[in-house]
Amino acid sequence: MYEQLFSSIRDRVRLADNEAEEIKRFFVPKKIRKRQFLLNAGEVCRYIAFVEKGMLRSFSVDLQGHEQVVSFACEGWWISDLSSFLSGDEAVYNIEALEDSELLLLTTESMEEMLNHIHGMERYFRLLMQNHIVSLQRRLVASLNYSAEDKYRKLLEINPDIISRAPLQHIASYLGVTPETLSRIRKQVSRKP
Amino acid sequence: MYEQLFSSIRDRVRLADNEAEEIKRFFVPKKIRKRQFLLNAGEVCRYIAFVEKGMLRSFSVDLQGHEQVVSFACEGWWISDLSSFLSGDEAVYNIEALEDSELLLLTTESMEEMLNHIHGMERYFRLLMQNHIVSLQRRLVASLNYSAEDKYRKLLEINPDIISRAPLQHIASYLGVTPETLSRIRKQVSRKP
DNA sequence: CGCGGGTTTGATGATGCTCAAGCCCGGTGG
DNA sequence: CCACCGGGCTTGAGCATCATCAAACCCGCG
Repeated sequence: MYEQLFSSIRDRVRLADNEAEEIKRFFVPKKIRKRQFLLNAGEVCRYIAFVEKGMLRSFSVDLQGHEQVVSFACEGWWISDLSSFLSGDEAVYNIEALEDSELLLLTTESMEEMLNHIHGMERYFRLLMQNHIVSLQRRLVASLNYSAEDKYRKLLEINPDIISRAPLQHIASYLGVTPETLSRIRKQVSRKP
Repeated sequence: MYEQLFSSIRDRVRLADNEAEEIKRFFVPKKIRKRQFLLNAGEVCRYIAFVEKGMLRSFSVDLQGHEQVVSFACEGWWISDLSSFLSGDEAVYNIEALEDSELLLLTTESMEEMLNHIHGMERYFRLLMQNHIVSLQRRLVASLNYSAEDKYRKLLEINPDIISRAPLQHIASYLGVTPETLSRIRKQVSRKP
């Protein structure tokens, strides 16, 4: 149940032998079924969730009722409304399971306690934040300068998991195109990879 | 020389009376003239810069030689290649002064020392990071879902400084449109605000 | 005064959206 | 087990937005 988590941590920092065991107690395991919501916009996001198994998406809904997919999370990824989690404000994003999933939840309080107890985790989360900023910036540059097809190819290259597992309409929203356009791009790409 | 900095800090955390003085010593003031570069892609970014006066931009250059403006920074803003600063890797962004500017530079070492000495600054930088992520995410959603004109109007509303002070071509790049398109949008908007 | 970079304007074309219809497939109820 | 939904994906036609290319314009500066 904790394999993915420890492999994510050990990719970034060294853990003492006993620390792995200690870390477990700060997390609350949770199973969630396809289509269930982990977070509704308007609530306060009380935890960040690590995905051990399955897949989720976060998305906002604009004034016209259109969904905008902001991120996906498969095994080994974190997902949350970070702003709401850190500040205690109301969440602007919804989080929904796209598959039956197994999560490890970390509340603000657990996190703080863990950071005090296990020094290496400070570094782990700082690296996560940093990577998050870098990838947001890359996505931003891509979204501003690349064609729809290029963005699709890039996603296919960097994150084939998402493309093979998420429904087309959600991928389209994530890329900022309509489902029709993505359908045509996909045909195009399958002909000439 | 430190007015903007202290007002930025005091907006977010309380400082003890003597702390303001202490903080100063961690920064290195630097003046930089219009068109000078604070950072070249390929170097390591050794500091984050706080803008007391003036204006800068950060931008990347793609394989075809096209510039992509990633951010602007006016008075009261920080600018850096965060990834390079935090990890020590080579910078992918250039930073250039668009006006004669007065900066306060903070190196990695100074920053670490300051965080140890002055507890409130931990919080200050965490809030900065958090705001940075939130604003990147907002910009991303906007860039994926809004028309060029809507993005321009939004920028005009949120950050009129940039629009009045930066050259059109750089604003265009920042918004992900061509200078021609932005010129037409600007005419359009000036007619019907 | 003339040069040159940046901006504006115009004409044309590509990319991607909208609307509409058809298709495919998994789930449900008879 | 089959018929029938119904949601999601595909396909098509027409249209809006924005890019490209080219030329003119403007203005600060040598």
